[in-house]
Amino acid sequence: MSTPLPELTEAEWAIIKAVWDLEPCAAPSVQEHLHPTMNWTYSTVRTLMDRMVAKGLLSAEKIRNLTLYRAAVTRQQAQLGELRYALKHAFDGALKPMVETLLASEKLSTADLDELQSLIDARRKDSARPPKSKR
Amino acid sequence: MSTPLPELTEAEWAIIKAVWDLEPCAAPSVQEHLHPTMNWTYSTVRTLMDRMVAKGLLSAEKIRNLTLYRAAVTRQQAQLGELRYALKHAFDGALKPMVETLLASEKLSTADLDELQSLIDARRKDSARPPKSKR
DNA sequence: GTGACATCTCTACATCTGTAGATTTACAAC
DNA sequence: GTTGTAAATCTACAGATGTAGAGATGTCAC
Repeated sequence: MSTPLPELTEAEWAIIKAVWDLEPCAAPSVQEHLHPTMNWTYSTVRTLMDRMVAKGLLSAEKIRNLTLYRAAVTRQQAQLGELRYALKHAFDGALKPMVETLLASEKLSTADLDELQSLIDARRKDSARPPKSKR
Repeated sequence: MSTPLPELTEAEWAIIKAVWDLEPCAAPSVQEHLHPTMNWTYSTVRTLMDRMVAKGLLSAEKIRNLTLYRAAVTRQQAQLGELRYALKHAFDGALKPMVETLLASEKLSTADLDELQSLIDARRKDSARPPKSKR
C-alpha cells in the first residue's frame, strides 16, 4: 500500500506544479517561476517547500550549498488525492452523483461529450477482457 | 455571482451533513447525532458550528435560550465547491482529464458504465436542442 | 583576502483548525 | 427558593498554514 493519497493546499498545489515543471530544481528557480503569479518571496517559497519535504510531498537532496528538490508524489497521485477527498466527503463515495454533478455543472461541447463517450467505451472494453498485465 | 462556492474541511463536512439531516436543529442534537462517529464533545461541536456561522456555512437563529441552526449552503453548492477545487487545482480546469482519472481509478461495474452512459446521452440531448430560455 | 552575490538557515508571527474544560445561565420540578 | 439539568458562553491551547525578515555562509572574481 502506497502512502495514503495526499491532499494539497492551494499553496502546495502551486509549488508542486512548479516542481513538476522544473525538477530537479532549487528553491530560487521555483520562486522565480512562481513570482509572476504568486508574488511570494524566496523565504515563503522555501518554507513551503521544506514543509512539503517534511510531509513527503517533495524530496530534497543537498549538493554542496545547493538543495535540489524533486516531487515525491506523481501528478496522478496528487490528482487522485484531490478527487478522493471530494468523492469521500461531498459524495459519500458515490461516483455516479459526482460525475452527474460534474456533467450538469460544466459547459460541455458536443466534442467533449464525444470524448467522454469514448472514455467510457474504452473502460467498458477493459472490464470485458480481464486485464492480463496491469499496472 | 452568488457567494463563491465554499470549501469545507473534513470536520465541517461532518457537521454540515448532520445539519442537512436535522435542520432546523440545536447544537446538542448535532452533537448527539455525530457522537458515535466523531466522538466530539458538545464544546467542540458548538465551536465548529459557530465558526461555520461566521463563515456563512450555517445560519443561526436564537430563540430564547436555544440556538437553532440551519445550513446556509445547499448540498449542491458544497459538492460543487469541492469539485471546483479539484478541477481548478489538480486539473487546471480541464474536465476531461478529471473524468478520465476518475474512470480509470474507480472500480466500475458494467452497470455503472451504463448509468454514466445515459448521463452523457441525456446531456447530449440537452445541447442538441439549442436552449430556448437560457439562464 | 575583499567584495558582491547567491543561497541558505533561523526565527517570528498572525490566522485558521481541531479540540475541549470551566463557568455561567435558564428553566423545570419540587 | 433550592436544586438539578440542559444549554450556552468564555477561554485556552496545540498544531497547521501563509507569509516573510534578518542574518549567516558559501562561492566566484579580482
